[in-house]
Amino acid sequence: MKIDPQSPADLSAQIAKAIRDAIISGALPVDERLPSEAEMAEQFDVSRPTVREALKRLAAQSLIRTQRGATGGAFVNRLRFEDAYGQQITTSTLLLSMNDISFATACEARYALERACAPLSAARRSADHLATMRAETHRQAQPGLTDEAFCASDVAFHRALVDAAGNPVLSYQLAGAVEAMQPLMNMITFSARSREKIIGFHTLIANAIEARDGQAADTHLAALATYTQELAQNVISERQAQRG
Amino acid sequence: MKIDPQSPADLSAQIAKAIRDAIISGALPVDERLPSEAEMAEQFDVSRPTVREALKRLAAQSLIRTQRGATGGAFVNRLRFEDAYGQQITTSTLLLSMNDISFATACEARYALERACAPLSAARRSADHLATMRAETHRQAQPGLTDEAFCASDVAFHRALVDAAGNPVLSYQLAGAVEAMQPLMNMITFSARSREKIIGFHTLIANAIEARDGQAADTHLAALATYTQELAQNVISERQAQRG
DNA sequence: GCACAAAGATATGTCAGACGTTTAATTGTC
DNA sequence: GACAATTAAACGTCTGACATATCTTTGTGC
Repeated sequence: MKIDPQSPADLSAQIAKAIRDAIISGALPVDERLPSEAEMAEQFDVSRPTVREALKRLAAQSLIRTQRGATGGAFVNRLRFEDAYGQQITTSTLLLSMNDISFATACEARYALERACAPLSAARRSADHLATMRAETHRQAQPGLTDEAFCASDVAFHRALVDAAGNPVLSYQLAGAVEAMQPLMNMITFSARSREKIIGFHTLIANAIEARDGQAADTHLAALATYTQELAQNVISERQAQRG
Repeated sequence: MKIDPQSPADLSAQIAKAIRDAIISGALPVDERLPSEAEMAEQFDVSRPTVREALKRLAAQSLIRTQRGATGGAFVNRLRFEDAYGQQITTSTLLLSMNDISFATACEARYALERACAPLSAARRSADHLATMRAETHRQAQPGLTDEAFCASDVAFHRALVDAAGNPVLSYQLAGAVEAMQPLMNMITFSARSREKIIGFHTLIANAIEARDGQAADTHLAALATYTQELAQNVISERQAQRG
C-alpha cells in the first residue's frame, strides 16, 4: 500500500485508492480494523486531516465504517445489497437527469431489463410478492390519489415483480433502472383513463405471475411498455402544441 | 440547506447530505460553483476541515469536482456514464465477493440481463460493434492465452454485444453485471475443450447479430449460459472431490 | 469475593490558525 | 498594444489542540 509523494496534490485521493485497492483485492478482509488515523498518517507520511479526507471518501462508498472510543477505528465494511441500492438509485437518477437521456431510451432500458426478470418471477414468486402486487394495484385504483402517489405505487408494484425473481443481483440492478424512472414518470400527468389502462396491465401481469405463466407476464409487460411510451409521446406532443 | 447543530457527530456527513440533496433536487445545477470552503464553514458554522471532509465525500461519488486557483472552487459535476461505470463495477464486484452470492445466482442475473439486450443489439448493431465481437472471438482462439486474458477477452466480447444495443442506460446497467462476473469466471480453469465450445457459442452469437436475428442471438446466449453453469458446476464438484 | 463506581487510555470528531501552491485577473512597463 | 510582474483568491496540506465516546482497569464498599 504505497502512495506517490512526488505528486503533491490529491494525496487523500491516492491514499483512498490504495486502501480501496487493498479491500477489492481481498488483502483487507471484511471487519478488519485499519490502523488508527495517527498511525496511517505516519505510515503515509501525511497529516491526520489528509488521512481523514481519504477515509471519508471510502465511507461515502460504504467501504468502511468508523467507530469512536477506545476499541474504535475504521473497519472494512461488509457492503450489503440494501446499502448499495441507495447509491445505485442516486447515481442512476443523476445520470438520467444530467445527460439528456430521452424518455424513450430510459423506458426501453427499464422494460427490457424488467422483462428479463418476468420468467424467473413467474416461476419463483412467493405468496407475499403476489400479495404486494395485488395491494399496490388496488391502491392505484383509489380516487383522489395524486400523480406522485400513483407513480410511487407503480414503482412498488414493479419492485415486487422484480424481487419475486428471488435473485438479489437482479433486484440490485433493477432497483436503479426502475426507481430512477420515477422522476421522469412524475412529469407525466395521468388521466383517469390512462390510470385505468395501466391498472389493467398490472392486473394482467399479476394474473400471469399468479398462474406462473412467464410467457404471458412478458407479453403484458411488453404491452405496458408500449403504452407507457405512447403516453409520454402524447404528453410531449401536447406541450409542443401549447408552445406553438 | 440546513444541518442539525444539535447532533454533534457526523457533521461532515450531514453537510454532504444537504449538498447532495440540493444537487439531486436540481437546486444546484450542473457546473454551478459552490461557495468557497471558508464561506461554507461560516454558513454551516463549522470549521473548514469539516467542510472539506464533506466535499471529499461528494467528490468520491463524482458529484462535484474541485479546481484550484483564483476562480477555483467546487463545482457541481455532470455525472457522465463513463464515470459511473467504474463505480458501478467496483460496487458490483464487492457485492458479489462479500455476500456469499453463488456463481449460479450471479450467472443467472448476468445472462438474464444480457439476453434482454440481444434483440436490440441485433436490430441496431453497427459494423464496428460486430468487428469487435469478431476480433475478440478470434483472440480467444489464440494458443497460449492465459485464463485471465481469455476471461478479459470474454468480457470485451459481451460488452461489445451489450453496447451494440445503442442504449447507454442498458450499457451502464450491464457493465456491473458483466464485469463483476470476471473475478468469478477467473476462478474457473478453462480447458482447451471448453474454450473451443465457448468460442463456438460466440461465433454463433456474432453470426446472429450480423444477420440481425435477435431470436437466434437469444437462443445461443441461453445455450452459453447453460454451458457456463455446467462448467462451473464441474469445477466445484472436482474441488469437492479433491477435498474428500 | 463480588458488584459497582471512578479513573485512565485510546481513538475518532472537531476546531483554530498557518503556510504553500495554483490560477486568473490586474497592474505596470516598454 | 503586447508582454511581464504583481496581486488576490481559493484549494491543498500541516501542526497542535481540545472535546467526546467507549472500553479497560483500578479502586472502593458491602
